[in-house]
Amino acid sequence: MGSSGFLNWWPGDTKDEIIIGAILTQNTNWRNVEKAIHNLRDSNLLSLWELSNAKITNIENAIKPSGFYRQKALRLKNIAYIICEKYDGLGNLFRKDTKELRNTLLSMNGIGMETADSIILYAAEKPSFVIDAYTKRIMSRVYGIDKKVSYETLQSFITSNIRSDIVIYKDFHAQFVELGKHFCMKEPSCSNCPVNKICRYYNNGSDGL
DNA sequence: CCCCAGGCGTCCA
DNA sequence: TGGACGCATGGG
Repeated sequence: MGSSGFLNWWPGDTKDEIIIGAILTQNTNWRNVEKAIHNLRDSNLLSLWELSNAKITNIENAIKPSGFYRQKALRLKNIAYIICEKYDGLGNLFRKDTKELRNTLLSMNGIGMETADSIILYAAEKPSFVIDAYTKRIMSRVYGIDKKVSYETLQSFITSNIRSDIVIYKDFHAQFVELGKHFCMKEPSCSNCPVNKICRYYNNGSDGL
């Protein structure tokens, strides 16, 4: 980050690494993902081509710290195999238009809407807005959006109110995540959450959330 | 000991 | 169409 805000905020030196990280971070703290990525690098497995040819047990051992390691190892290898063999690499896959690319990614086992949008936005670098747990939490706790709002509903609600721009999409999502980290999962009555303290201050003692 | 983390697929009503 | 559940390690 630095002076240019959260541009290039997603961690990862290559497109392969961004895709791998997107799978590994599913319901997982990024600290654990970093350990897994470090192990993959040490094992020379930090690329789609290497993953597509690797033994499952080698992938499993490397990504263990990221949790759900059996599922994720299978999914990583399968996704890598499809991209390398069926599409002959990311260049061909990412050449698809955004909608078709999204549908293609969604058809792969282990890639849901958030992971697909993350890959499209940060690896393919096309505008596809990412909704995650932080986005939902902030929109519900601060702006009163229904906590159980569907992915598509919240996504279209946000994108209909901001310009479809790759830089804005990247930065907007990054801002949600970085702010979201200052929320805790406990309900607004939790006194340790700094955002709750601020809300209580403004609401003169009552949560109002 | 507890709860939580940048989800996803499957099953079932 | 949507809720419940399993997946699993590491940090607070």
